[in-house]
Amino acid sequence: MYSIGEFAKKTGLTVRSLRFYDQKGLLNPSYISEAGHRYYDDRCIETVQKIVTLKYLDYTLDEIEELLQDDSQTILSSLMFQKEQLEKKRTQIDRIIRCIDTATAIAGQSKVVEPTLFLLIIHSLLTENEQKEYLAQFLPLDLIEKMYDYTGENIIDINQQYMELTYLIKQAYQKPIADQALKSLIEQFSMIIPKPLMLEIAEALEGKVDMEMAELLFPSPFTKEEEEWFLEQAKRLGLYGGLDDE
Amino acid sequence: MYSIGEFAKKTGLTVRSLRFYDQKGLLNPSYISEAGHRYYDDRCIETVQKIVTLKYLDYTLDEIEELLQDDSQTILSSLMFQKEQLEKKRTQIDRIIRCIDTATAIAGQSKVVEPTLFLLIIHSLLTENEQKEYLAQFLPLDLIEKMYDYTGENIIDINQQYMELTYLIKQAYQKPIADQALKSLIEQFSMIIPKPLMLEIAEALEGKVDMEMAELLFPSPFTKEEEEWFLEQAKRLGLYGGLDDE
DNA sequence: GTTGCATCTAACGTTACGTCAGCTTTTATA
DNA sequence: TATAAAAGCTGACGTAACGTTAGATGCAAC
Repeated sequence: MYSIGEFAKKTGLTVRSLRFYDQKGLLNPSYISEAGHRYYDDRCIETVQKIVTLKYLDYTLDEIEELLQDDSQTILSSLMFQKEQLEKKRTQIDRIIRCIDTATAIAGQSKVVEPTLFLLIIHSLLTENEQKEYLAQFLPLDLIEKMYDYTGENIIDINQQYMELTYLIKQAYQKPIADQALKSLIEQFSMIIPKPLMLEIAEALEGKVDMEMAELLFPSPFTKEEEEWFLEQAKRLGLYGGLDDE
Repeated sequence: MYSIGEFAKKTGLTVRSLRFYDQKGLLNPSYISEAGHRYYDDRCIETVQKIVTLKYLDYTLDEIEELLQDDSQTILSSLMFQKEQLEKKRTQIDRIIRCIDTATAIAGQSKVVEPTLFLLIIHSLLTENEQKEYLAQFLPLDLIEKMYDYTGENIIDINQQYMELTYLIKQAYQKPIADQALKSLIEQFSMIIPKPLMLEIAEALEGKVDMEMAELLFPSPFTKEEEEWFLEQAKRLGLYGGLDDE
């Protein structure tokens, strides 16, 4: 018979955990003294080992409680399910890591890294799937593939240019610059995505889009005022570039 | 200006979350009416996007709160750190998944799958690293490698035999069987790890080991009584097999 | 007998909200 | 314009698995 402290040492659990498991009915001590002290024997160790193992496999205590009573068949099928859950988690983590890699690559190539802009880019990297799904309502699938193949291959360059030009244009909004320089910026901005591809997209998009959703999935780096100003300047300088999406 | 409900729809967050962020000081509405109603404007959307993005990258709200005020340099280095954390998580998940695969392979080959035994095996699969570290205190490294190379290559067979024999021996403890059969079981049990390797280990282990720790890392599938009985029977039948570890 | 350590229960804190309950304000309709 | 419905508000509890006090008691040693 071990007191709770001894048993904790023996099993590697904390006293608090043991009390918690007792309260939950997951592992009851084999004897409780009149004063309410808990005493455990060797048979409890087996249960502890099961609990620890299942915890390691990422089961919750509730799930463990059920599994402790079940037969091997249940455990086996439960393991398969658990594996699926873990694989989903891993896939998710992989996506985030890849995104971080791309983002740091973009940042590494850029002269200016403005946090807000940078996060916006990360956001668009992360929501690629949702973007595609949304666009699938309006655009033919092969065009979507074409778009994302292009942006995917040139993702670092595109985003580096996008970040830098956006930054400079925002600066120009604050402190006006020479027309010639502004014109160049706007031209470069509208050329990030090559014209032919851009035209094809614009043509396909002639129907209406759900602006609510679009604003969520493709947030603009500009404020309303900046955007208005931008269009105005583009018109004034004899330019017109589509700039609503991507 | 949007009411909290409108803003929630626009951003995809819940009303509750917005109130929570307000309370936390993460995102305050741009205007609060006398009645206490919250109103948001377009500039808030930018902050929401940052929050959502960082949440997606697995930051806590506290961390996000700090990052919202920091510059790009902080965000970049924080991203590297975040990546490391995620990689650790992924490594952990990978280990568990591999373990589940091995475990199901073992179970698939076995006639009997007793849950307790099965979990014990999973436990030993999961704690391989700790086991090695512990053994390194007593055994030369090359011997440890030799051991785990052997058990690693034959892991499915070994564990399947281990599980089956342990099960049968436990049965024999409950309902005595013929001496001949028992002798065979014990012999097979002691031969799961080949004799020469076993002898080498036993020789190297002649010094003392920390039993407390050993019991935690290499829990026996047998109760004390069963173990005593087992040794007794082995002696009686003219056998002696080391069986303390693995 | 008392000191000191172990143990007990009860309770709050943690994360990021979901979900009431009960009340007030705003909005839409008759 | 009166009223009802919808939306908003605060405050509180619940979640998972304990960590961490606080204050009271038990037990063993000197």
